[in-house]
Amino acid sequence: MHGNDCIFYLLSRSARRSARFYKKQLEGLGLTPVQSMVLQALALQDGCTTSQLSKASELDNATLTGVLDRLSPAGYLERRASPEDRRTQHILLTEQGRSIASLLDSLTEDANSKFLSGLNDDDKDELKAFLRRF
Amino acid sequence: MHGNDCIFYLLSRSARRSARFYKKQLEGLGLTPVQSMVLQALALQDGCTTSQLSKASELDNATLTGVLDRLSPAGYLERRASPEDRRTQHILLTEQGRSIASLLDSLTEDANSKFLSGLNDDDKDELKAFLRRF
DNA sequence: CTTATATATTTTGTATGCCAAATATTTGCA
DNA sequence: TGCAAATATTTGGCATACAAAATATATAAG
Repeated sequence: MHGNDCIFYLLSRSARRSARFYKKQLEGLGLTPVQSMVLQALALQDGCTTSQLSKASELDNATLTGVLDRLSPAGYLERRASPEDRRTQHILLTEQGRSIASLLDSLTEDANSKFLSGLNDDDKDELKAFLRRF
Repeated sequence: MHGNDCIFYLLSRSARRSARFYKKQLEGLGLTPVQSMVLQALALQDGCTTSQLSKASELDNATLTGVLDRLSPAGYLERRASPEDRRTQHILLTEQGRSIASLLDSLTEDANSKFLSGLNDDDKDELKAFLRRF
């Protein structure tokens, strides 16, 4: 079985390539692809708990802790203890966080178009449909 | 733009999911998905240089160094200085390395079938064709 | 020949990614 | 009530991933 026929290799390679591409688009913002995704996911459910954000972004809880550890001192979000459940942290975007999330949204839209410019709309939909399944 | 429409998110998520799946299949062998891929790539060009292996596996040179650093003491391969060019290291599979690579080959074939069992052959080909492009 | 440049690899530093263990707190059940 | 089991989060350890710097060697230009 050659690498080019192996789905694990192909997915890992494409993910790395796409992350490199996206990273370039983010240049100057001081944000990584993952940080960008997390901020955008958070913007859709501002104030949610770490676990909820972990599910939404499908990032391991431990991984997310590290991401938040870096976004917080950067001034994009705050952790706030929950009044009802003292195990839980609520994550809230700051003003700056909301602002950058909105910027990231259009930047990401753009980056998507560029990255997939070789595909027509049907193919784009088909590829995405595949990826949602796995 | 929702995460489920973002190609960067979708690719990264699918790659993580597939790596988790493949990792489970490798359980007991003491090898990671990347290590398995590198060993299989190496089996196709035993004795090649680090750079060549880096290109073949599309892994960063620095990343590959670390992978080889772990595979070597495990007894799967050897680094040998090149007689012509003293900058270069040739990577050679040991007997054990060839043996495990062959085992990995069939295991990976199996794992591919399982992971993609929800797709018919045409869809499999189409998905792989997409991924080869990006 | 010698020096500037190019090439091959490793090292360093930062950021995921994930598992397992540790902590803290809540919930369910006897 | 009291305590075992469940839940939320963090921490520690190891393995990618990659950019930039460091190191070593080879090659080319003068």
